[in-house]
Amino acid sequence: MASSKREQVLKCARELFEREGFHATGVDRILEKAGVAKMTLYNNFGSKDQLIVEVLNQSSEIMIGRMKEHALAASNDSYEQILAIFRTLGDSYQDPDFCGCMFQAAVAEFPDHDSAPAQAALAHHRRLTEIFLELCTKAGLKSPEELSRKLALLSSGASCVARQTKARTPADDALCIAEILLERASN
Amino acid sequence: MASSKREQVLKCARELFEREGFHATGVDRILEKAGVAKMTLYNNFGSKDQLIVEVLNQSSEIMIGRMKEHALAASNDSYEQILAIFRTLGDSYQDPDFCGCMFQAAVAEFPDHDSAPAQAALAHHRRLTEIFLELCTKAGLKSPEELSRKLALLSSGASCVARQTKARTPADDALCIAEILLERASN
DNA sequence: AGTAGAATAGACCAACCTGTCTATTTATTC
DNA sequence: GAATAAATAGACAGGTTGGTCTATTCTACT
Repeated sequence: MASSKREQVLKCARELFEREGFHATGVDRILEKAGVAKMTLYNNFGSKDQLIVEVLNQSSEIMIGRMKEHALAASNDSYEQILAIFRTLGDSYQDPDFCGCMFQAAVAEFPDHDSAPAQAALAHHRRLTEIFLELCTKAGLKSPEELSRKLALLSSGASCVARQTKARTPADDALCIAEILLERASN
Repeated sequence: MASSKREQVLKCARELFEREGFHATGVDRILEKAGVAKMTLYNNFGSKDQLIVEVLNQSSEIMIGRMKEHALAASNDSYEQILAIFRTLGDSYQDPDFCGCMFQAAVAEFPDHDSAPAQAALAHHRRLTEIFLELCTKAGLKSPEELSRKLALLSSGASCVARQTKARTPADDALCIAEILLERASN
């Protein structure tokens, strides 16, 4: 059960960071929520900053995993899989643990581009773009690099605006634009 | 010269908040940069939180003003004015005082939707959308509400991604998508 | 059953934070 | 030149933060 405490801290930290921000969430609140002693955190993660980085990496893994999962579950066709990803965006915004903009939050709170959290956020965005690139290529769409960049922009933008407006519309709008882009790239 | 000190504090605070974040910027650093006594700040703004709100409102005013200015300078045609706004996005990202995502940063650092900074950010996004709505309507484009929402999503998304990737591409991609959307809405 | 490693509670520290207070100096205005 | 207001420096308070340390208890394994 050595790693169970670790996972517990990671999970609670993620929820708190997401809901209240990184700087605003004190170490003590994480401990309290996780029901764990202070030294458990510091023995496992070394510092709050490293904990933040691990939370970001884990969140990225979870999100990317879910995206792939949903895509595969929706269809065998790459073209349709791309659209499926955008369709699930709106649902995920209403998910209680909606962490869509956690990476935007990270760059906002750690504006130094070379800081570990900013780098983790950048890495996530690269992964996101890569997924789209893979699907675009498989689907035989035109200018897949440019197109995947645009799709990543749409999904990032949608989750940002969603966080601002607390609405579902940005997801629908993004889907609509994605459909147009795909259609144009398909012949 | 009563208000000159005020403006000075406002300007320095804006630069620091933008570069280092809201929570990470202590009041003392603002004072030091502005060359101003502590009481000057507290007499003028009451609290750091209120200062933050004023900075956000001022930033919004500046940005919206610049957008309108650029649009008017570029053309008389509303259709072209919309595109002009997107063309200046890329330039503004390279501006040393690029504060594009300051509102995204605000919602990230003050996640409570009812908090004053989050409300200020929401208000900015509404203003942004409204500008597009006005131009879309004037240009006689189809479904102006939906279209303006999408344009606002594109411009917000672009500045978010730009902050993450430190690249110019998101602006170019956003412009490209905007061109497509406008074309489709114009007949 | 005994030993080693993990986890615990909680005191503790130094640094930093926002915000207050005061006594003094600087400008402005009449 | 006197009076009013604004700005100043700087000490101060009270609270919070991230992080360390210690002495104790729990848990697992052989």
